[in-house]
Amino acid sequence: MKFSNYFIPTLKNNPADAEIVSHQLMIRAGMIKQSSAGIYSWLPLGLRVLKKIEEIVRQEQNNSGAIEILMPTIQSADLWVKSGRYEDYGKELLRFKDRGGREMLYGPTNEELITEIFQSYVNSYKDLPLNLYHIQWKFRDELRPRFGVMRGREFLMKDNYSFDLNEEDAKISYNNMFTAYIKTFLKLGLTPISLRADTGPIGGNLSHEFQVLASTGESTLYYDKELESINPENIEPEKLQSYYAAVDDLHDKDNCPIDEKNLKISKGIEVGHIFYFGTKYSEKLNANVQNNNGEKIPVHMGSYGIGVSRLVGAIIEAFHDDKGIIWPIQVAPFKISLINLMPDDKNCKLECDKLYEIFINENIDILYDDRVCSIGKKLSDNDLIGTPYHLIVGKRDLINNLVELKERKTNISKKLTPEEACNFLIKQINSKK
RNA sequence: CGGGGAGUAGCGCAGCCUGGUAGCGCACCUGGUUUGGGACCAGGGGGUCGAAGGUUCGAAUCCUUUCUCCCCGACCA
Repeated sequence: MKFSNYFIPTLKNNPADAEIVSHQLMIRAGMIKQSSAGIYSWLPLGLRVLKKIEEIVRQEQNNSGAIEILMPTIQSADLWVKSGRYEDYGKELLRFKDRGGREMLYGPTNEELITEIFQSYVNSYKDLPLNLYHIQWKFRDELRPRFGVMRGREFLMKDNYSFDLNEEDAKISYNNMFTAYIKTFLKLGLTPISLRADTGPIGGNLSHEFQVLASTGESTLYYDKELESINPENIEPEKLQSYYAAVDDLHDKDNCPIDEKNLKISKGIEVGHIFYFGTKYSEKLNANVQNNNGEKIPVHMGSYGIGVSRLVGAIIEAFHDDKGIIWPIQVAPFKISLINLMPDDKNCKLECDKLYEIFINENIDILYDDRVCSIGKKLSDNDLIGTPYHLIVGKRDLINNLVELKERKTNISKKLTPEEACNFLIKQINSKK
């Protein structure tokens, strides 16, 4: 993509409305624009990142055996009356009427809808287990939205729902999803810490929340330092769940079960939550299946959420410096910024055009900064945007057939020939695909 | 919802106390000079001062009402 043909409205000043660093950077990098409190438009750069995160979440869901569907944002109140949550959910639930006077709502979650879908089609234990997910916008009319997309009223969430014949099977589904969550967050470049959690208004009796480490995180975590280096491929979920981890108000330092030397304290951001809640909804909404004795029994359900739009903010909270965002390569909107310091110079332009073609042919996302503007603005804009690699082409070095390759994360740059730089980048980037 | 703060040009702000018809920096447009870290010079465009009502000869400024946004707290992906 050529910068001059694209739309990345960067800002020099911090907007007065934004308090936390991810919110400030998202606005300054031209990723989002606030529409009203807790509601945002996603501009091209933000949308690219959102889609990348969504895709990683989707892949891991698919790998886990979950099946994608898409349910509507607008729901009829009827089902919520049946489940009892039309009363219970309170003012967070955005309610309105359609032209026929029917009570409608903007879904904050989808247990009722999915249960209805399930009961419409599934009648036999032979069709279990079943695990359906969707990635859809939700709305919760928060008392106080804040922190940009980290705590929006409208937000993109991946939620899925597992259906099993009994509690034992449901726990297998639960643990399967537990592992999928750890894998997902690791794949996003984050460090997940899982904590046993309260079940909250969704209800149920087994629940974990997933926090990712970020120095600017909202909650303080106390946990076994082993959790920072786990590999979900070779560890059982039960074993992983047995490691100590607690948020500050639940941590009792006198009765902590692990040694102080193994205890780590860090800040975290909650990005996922999973629940097993048994037959709470299936009973109320008649989601029954017949077992092998022909008896009708309510299915055991679990629900699992990942805040996809929140993750955009969480990743920035985890990876930034005073110059801007530092994207993990997996979610970077572009892998490379190709920066032409002097677009009016014939040789610079020729070299950049050539390099651009090479990366386009390699199918590598590249942002070609061909704008005619000052050098400082280009370099600082690209730092702000946070592409992992900056390939800087200027008149001075080009005389010696050299370009500068800078790694955003370390700020280390080297002078290489264009060929060397290309080879290095293609190798690096393809190895992380 | 309780407590605090803010709405003046695209962004960041000053002006308000003490009323006299709006200004600064950045951004933007034109021309020129520059060119390895947010350039320089000259010229230029852009605001019914959140909205409504009131006081006054006169309101960004004083009074009333209202809307919006932000921060702290209680709650959440």
